[in-house]
Amino acid sequence: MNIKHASGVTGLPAKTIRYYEDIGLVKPDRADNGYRDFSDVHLHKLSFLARARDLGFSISDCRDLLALWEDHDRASSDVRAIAKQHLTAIEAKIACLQDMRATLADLVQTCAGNDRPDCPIIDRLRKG
Amino acid sequence: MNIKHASGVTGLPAKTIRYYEDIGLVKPDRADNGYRDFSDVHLHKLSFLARARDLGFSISDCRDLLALWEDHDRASSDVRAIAKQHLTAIEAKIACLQDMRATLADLVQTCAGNDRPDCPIIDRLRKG
DNA sequence: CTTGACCCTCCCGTGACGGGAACCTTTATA
DNA sequence: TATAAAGGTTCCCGTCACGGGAGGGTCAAG
Repeated sequence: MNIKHASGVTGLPAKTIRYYEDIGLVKPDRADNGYRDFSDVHLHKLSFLARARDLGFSISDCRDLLALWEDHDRASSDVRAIAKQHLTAIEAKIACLQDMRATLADLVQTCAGNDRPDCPIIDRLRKG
Repeated sequence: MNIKHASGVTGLPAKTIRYYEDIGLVKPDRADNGYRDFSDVHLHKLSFLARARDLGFSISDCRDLLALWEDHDRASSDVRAIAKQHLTAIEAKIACLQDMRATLADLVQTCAGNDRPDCPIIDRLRKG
């Protein structure tokens, strides 16, 4: 199965699939003409990666998760540790963004948004 | 005032200040020895940038906000438009992260996290 | 036989800096 | 006064996860 087909099945752009090969996440076979040839196992891996990336796992996380996926004897606690760490990071990001949102929403609401030059948003950025 | 001092006053790393000069956000004077020389106006600009970046505005946004800051006749609606757009983007990010958090939290809670190999997290990534 | 749709590799660009090399200037100390 | 430390400078590479495009080979259809 060539890369276009693999792209269609997994939803990943061909560029991304090549990149994943570059960094060693998947190792498709090669046909005589040099074209990549993806087996079902490769497609499963790529789909796995697509879903993990969609959940915001970093490439580094994905590499670890893939290894755990392939190790049928690993403890579920190993997987859970990665997920939990990622969850914590996400929650920190959310908290940070919510802070920014609160401040910005306040500024946007306070600003008249008219033709006059006086603007609380600029004032805030000027004076801290 | 040299770059170290400017860094101390604004809280920005020296590297960042040099970068801001590179991309044309600030244009400090130069002393005879080639050292950058920051005036009070430069420091105000840098502090302005630090606060805007802290609120998550992109460099491109910052460039626009700086221009509006320097234009005392601009309408407050111009500033408000940028802030509102940024606010919308932040809210979209928060929504996306909250989705991820919900899914991950569910998976983490479902996973026993023990020595056994069965793991709902991996299952979910495997099967979508 | 040509056309168009694939495929390949390789290199540059993104955003917003950080690290470090190689080198110069100022300041503090022995 | 010699020297060492601490500052400054430019320049280049690395980050993260790819995307865009050049330049060129391959394959299936009309």
